[in-house]
Amino acid sequence: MSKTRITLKDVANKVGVHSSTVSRVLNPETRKMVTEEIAARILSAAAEMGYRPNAFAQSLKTNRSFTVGVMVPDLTNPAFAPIIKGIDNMLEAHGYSVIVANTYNLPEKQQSTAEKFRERHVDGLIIATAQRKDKLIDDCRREGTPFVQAVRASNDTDVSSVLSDEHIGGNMVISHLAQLGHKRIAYVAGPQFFSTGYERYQGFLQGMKNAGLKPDDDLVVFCEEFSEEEGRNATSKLLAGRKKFTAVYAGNDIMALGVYDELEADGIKCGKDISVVGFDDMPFADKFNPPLTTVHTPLVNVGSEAARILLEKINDADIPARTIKLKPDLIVRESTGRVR
Amino acid sequence: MSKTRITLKDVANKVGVHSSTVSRVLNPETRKMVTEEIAARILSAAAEMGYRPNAFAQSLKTNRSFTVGVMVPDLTNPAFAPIIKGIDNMLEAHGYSVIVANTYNLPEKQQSTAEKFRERHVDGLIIATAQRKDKLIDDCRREGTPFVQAVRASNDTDVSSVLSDEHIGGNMVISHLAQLGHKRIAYVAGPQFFSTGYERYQGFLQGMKNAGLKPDDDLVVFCEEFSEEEGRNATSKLLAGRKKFTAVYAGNDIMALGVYDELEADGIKCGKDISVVGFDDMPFADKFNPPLTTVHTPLVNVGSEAARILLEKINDADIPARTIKLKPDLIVRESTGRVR
DNA sequence: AAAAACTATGCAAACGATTGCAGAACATAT
DNA sequence: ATATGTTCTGCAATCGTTTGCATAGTTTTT
Repeated sequence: MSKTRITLKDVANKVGVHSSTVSRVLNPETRKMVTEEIAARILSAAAEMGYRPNAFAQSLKTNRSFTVGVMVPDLTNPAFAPIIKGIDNMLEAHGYSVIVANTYNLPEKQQSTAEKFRERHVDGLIIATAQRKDKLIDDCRREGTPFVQAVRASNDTDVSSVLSDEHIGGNMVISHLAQLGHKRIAYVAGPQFFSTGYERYQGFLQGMKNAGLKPDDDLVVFCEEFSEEEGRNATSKLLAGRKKFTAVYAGNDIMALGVYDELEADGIKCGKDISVVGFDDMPFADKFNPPLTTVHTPLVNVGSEAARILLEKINDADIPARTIKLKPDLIVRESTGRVR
Repeated sequence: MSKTRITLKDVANKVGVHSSTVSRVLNPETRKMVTEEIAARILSAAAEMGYRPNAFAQSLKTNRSFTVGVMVPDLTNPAFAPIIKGIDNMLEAHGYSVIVANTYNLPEKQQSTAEKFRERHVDGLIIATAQRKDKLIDDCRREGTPFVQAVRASNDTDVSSVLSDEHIGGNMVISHLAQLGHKRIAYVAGPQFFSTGYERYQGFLQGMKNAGLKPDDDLVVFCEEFSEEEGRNATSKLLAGRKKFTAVYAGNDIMALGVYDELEADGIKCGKDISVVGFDDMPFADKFNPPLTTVHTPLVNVGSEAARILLEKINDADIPARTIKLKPDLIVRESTGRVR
């Protein structure tokens, strides 16, 4: 059925002009080069015949694919879906398609998908998987590939990224807890090789300072990954220690869920006996038991801003790197309460 | 820095052969055509120079893009992330890239992304947005585009799809509820223009029959979309009616969440006073308050099976359509209990 | 009215691969 | 030794665009 696709030449023949003329008409940039009347005839013929440009031929010639690659650790992690949505919305509006790949936090997977993206000649990359020191970032810089980091950033200075302001977040959390009378606040830290893990921890430290509280090293435990399980382990360590605490602040919502579990298993009521706060405000955080007090990161905006910056970079390679920190909000729900 | 890309000709020159020879060596299918020794030299030269095929040139010539388009209603809906993950894993292993697009359940958006996919010459489509009567499906069939439907299916018979067996699911739910002594079971139905909405409703009806119960039309309310809000509205209608019920079965987990809200707002304890069950077992359904009894659909498998079938179809256009129904499981949690 | 300056269109060469065909080189059969 | 058959490799066309250049046609200038 779907006979051969219509090409430039086909519509050229029909109208009785050369294919290059058709090409010029169809490209807004060069439309004005050709007579109004011919242009009109070409346009209507193209529409009538249902002409669709062949993206390969175009890309081959122009060396632009109007495609960007997005790397996330795991599509299934609810925090990343909104980011991709933001990216997709923005890019789509500009005629780009996005190719998503999961790296599962595996460096070799990251490497191989970078390779795949290169083969497909993506015009740029959005990277949500960067570690604080990351080979991929080095490579991209060396090769001059346009890219921007989202949510997580490497330590490099002159690269673009859009992040949540983790320090502000930390401050808000601690001041909220302090206001409720909490002094002995435990911190369940995410992996320190991710900027999110590191910066949030720094934010916690600074928040404590600002609140006039002294962080207690015995009440800080570092996790190897942002997972429920690590959240549980950390909590059981905390519980096993002899230091008392009235609140625990987790590196992200998923870990907070692990905290819930372990506390619950110990017969401790979250939000009553011990306050718990997370970070991210992932979808459905308001449905947990109890609804989780957390720092809302505007994830969709992180995605769309990252996309916007990438577009700028793609269209003008000389544009200077830029890093945007989006203001987070504290969302108070029932997992935090006055200290008893 | 990233000087000009290495082409076939470059490595041909280096080795002192013609580019076509290099092409043959690099393609496993034609490798045997050329002398071992030359092949070896070409291979090592290619590796050394870091040759990467230009996907556009390849696609232009072969008319295969090794790309597939995936349509979902909303990436942000937690039920779809696992599906995409399954698709991606399977396809990636076969050298394909996936382009994802959200249609937000808007027919015109669906249409335009189909257009976009056509332009990009995707080799096939996975459609998770189909309505029971769907123009897109008609179009694809007419054009002979390889595609498979995932989760939702149109009414058409000879098209491939991979679904959850909604009837079995319904049976399990009702028999579980019946066993707990529930007789007056309300049903909050999803949109009937989606197969999921329709089939699940049929499954409910059949489940009731099998359990020897009589469904009460006054206890069935149809929703316009699978949303929390619709779940709330439906519940308030149910509550307003004079018919009593001891359990409510919702068309999916998200709607069940709406049921929770409204019941709660009425001072009714879910799982105690009234049992509620959902469908899908979306991520974190076990974290809700109370943890939700629901039908677990193997979403990742839905994705990977859909991808597998699509690959078959792409590689052999004559392969007959196939529809797979995956067995769901009932996951009993705390939102259901013995009738009081 | 001829020269100069534009305009609008066509021509043809790319882009980087794949692939049918042809011919060279060599092996085998007669 | 000739005819025949096999391998192997190169040639060149092709996929569908884009785009610099040439040219025919038109307008402006003098």
